[in-house]
Amino acid sequence: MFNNRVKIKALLAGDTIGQEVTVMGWVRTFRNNQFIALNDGSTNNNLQIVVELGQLDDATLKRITTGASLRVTGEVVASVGKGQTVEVKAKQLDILGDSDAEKYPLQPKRHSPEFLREIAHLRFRTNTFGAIFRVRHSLAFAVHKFFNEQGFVYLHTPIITSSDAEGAGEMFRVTTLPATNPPLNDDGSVNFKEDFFGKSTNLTVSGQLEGELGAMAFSEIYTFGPTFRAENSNTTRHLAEFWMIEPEMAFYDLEDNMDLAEKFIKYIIQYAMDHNREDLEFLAQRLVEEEKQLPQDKRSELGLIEKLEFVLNNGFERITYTEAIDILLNSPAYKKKKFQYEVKWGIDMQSEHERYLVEKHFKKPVIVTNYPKDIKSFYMRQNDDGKTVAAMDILAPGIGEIVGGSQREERLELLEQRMREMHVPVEEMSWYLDTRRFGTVPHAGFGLGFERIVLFVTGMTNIRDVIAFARTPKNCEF
RNA sequence: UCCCGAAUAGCUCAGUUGGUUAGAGCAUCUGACUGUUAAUCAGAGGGUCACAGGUUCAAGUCCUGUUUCGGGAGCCA
Repeated sequence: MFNNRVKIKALLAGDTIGQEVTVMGWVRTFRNNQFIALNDGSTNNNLQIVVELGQLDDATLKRITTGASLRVTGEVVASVGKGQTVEVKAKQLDILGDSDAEKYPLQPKRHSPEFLREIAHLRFRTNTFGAIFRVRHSLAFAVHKFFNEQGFVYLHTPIITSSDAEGAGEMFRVTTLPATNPPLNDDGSVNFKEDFFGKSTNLTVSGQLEGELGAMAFSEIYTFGPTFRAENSNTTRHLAEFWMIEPEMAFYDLEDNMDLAEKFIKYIIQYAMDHNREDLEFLAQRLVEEEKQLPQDKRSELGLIEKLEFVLNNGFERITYTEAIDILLNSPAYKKKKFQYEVKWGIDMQSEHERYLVEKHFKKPVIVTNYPKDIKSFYMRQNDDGKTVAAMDILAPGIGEIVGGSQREERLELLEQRMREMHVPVEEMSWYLDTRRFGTVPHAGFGLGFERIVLFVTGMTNIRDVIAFARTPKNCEF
């Protein structure tokens, strides 16, 4: 019988003095052969277990090591020492699992994120990662809560797909054909007719196209699932496997799309602020400590909590691509030739340009709209100017692009024409085009990289630290 | 994939112009102490200096290649 235990978070939050409780968790430190800091993952706050001198034999005391798991029953009492208000006087203490102190890699001290990445299977047991993953959970939960409250249908779009029409990046092939000597066609190419699905298949790079099909029936849907990109990206903000949220809404134009995205982002941040205050404060403190090593001008201007409050209390800046280029062209940075890449209408803005807009010029999230059609995907709605499409990107300080979306091209002829221009196979996409053939409507949607919003909310700087087990080029441990 | 940097004890790091037996703090182990807060005090153990070549009387240190990691860029969410 284990579920009669009380979670440490609940114990510390409630008025439990005088009660006899059973707690279970893992030892963080054992001081003085008397004081156990016990953590069960419900909160970063450890529960102090007090063992009377002489209460346990030496052999048992030696087994209470960092990382060992315990079941403790005892009375909750007001703490005599400073540093905690209550503690549990152990009456019965069982070691559920030993932890060899010579081999257990976590010590009661600060570890580098690089080292912890190598032991990702144990890093949940640290304060930093405990906080990160509780915040991540809350954000994920808030995603569903938000869309549910808005009347959206959660649509599970397929993980395995056969279309690579979106062109969102390199794909991982899915196959059951043998790696050596696969069946070949006469011309020497692989014969995918022999493959499991009878055709070449891949892991999804986006659920958008299928999402649009759902929106054409339910009005508003969203997807929230794993997404795969086989790009050889080695950065702090890319993963080969990441989680993406993709709402798709019928009867929405670009303006409605932006309003929803902004409202959505604020909602999930607010949810984390309301439900993970302690964890966010811990992460804020962690950020301050980390930035102490940086020169003054490289440090964040706002603390983590202040940054999140600022985002909640201020509207995102909304500018067109054309205005963005003008701002860049008139910027001191441009005049002093600080930009490495050329700035002119028609360019795909580089990181340095986006960072300037977001971090130097506006100092807040910025939504850039109406990009040149030549740098955007075929499905984006063409504007009347003949040059731009109804796209929107939301750029966040420190992260860059956090949302990419658009109003979709609902006019069949214009869509087909654009597909031909961009060499998207019209025939294969017939199922997609049916939405435009049968009751087409203005609609819009966006994709939000979940790990990127987790980065933003936790103040972490490497995306590998906000997903449990990161998949990146040359790395698929655990 | 490109540019820059790094790799020395379990962790974080020092190691001088190439020169005896490669050091420190923390962790671990042993002992002491016992209301501690990353407990403290004393002692001990712990190293293929990433890997493979090369230069040299002599390489942790210099050179070449490889691998991995970190930061930046590209691709993007």
